[in-house]
Amino acid sequence: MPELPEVETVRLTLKPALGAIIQSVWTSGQPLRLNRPLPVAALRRALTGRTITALRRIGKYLIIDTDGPRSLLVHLGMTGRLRVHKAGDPREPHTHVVMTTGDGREIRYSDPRRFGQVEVVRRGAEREHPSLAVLGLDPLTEKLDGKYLLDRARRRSASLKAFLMDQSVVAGVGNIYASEALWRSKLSPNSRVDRLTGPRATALARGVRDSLRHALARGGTSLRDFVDAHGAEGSNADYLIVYDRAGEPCRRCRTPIQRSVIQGRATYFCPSCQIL
DNA sequence: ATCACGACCTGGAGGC
DNA sequence: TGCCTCCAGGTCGTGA
Repeated sequence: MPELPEVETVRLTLKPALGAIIQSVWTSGQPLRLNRPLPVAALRRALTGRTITALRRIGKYLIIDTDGPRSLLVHLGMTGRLRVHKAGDPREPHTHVVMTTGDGREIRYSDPRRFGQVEVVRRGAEREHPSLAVLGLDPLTEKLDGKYLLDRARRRSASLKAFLMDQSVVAGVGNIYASEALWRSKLSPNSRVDRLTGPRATALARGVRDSLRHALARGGTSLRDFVDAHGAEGSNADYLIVYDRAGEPCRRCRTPIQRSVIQGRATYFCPSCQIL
């Protein structure tokens, strides 16, 4: 579900939680990704009695800082939600972490498929965490340009689509925005990265930045599960150009959009104007 | 090292 | 109605 624009939307809408003091931490006891149990003791130790001081994002990871030495690291996987509720609100199914704050609210993490991740990291040393250590450039907070992409494309033979979704290249692009960015840059998802040229790489960098920025401006893409920290859906699904639009006319040339599968993932593109 | 694939898990949609 | 199959925004482990 959540790619960079959705995670950033959660970060922005979670801001009312800044300054809240965490009084207690509850967990469901169910494991998340890779069958890893939630680190209950570490969560309680790191969070109980602490004030939330900052909300950060790196790629698709959220970092919730406290006035203590440790931070909460959250990845939403496919179906994860991080929301602020009133303490009395009914819990939605598959709630796995609840942080009760001093003002009568709760910050809840729910995740039906349990592909997400909730961990404790030492503030300042986040990048040493294996999940974050491998991440490439974040296109919202760092300068993504053609030169960077061209450099990272050297001696590789993967498809452009796989290249864009590789989190060690660009952190935050997922299956929706890979298709969208490739359409914007008029490049074929099947094209090999070693065929990138300077101008094509520049177009691709711009396509990535633009597709992410537009989606963020609309509060993210809600296809089925995504909501922000207040429970509101984003409106970007209505503005997707190719994703999930097989058979509809290409906005540039009216050719029907095609669906194919690359590395097991649905891929949408215009077979006529994305030829390079 | 790089790449493609299947596995992980639940729920919703569509076919019969 | 029920049962079946397929599909879903991510990441990781495996084997070529």
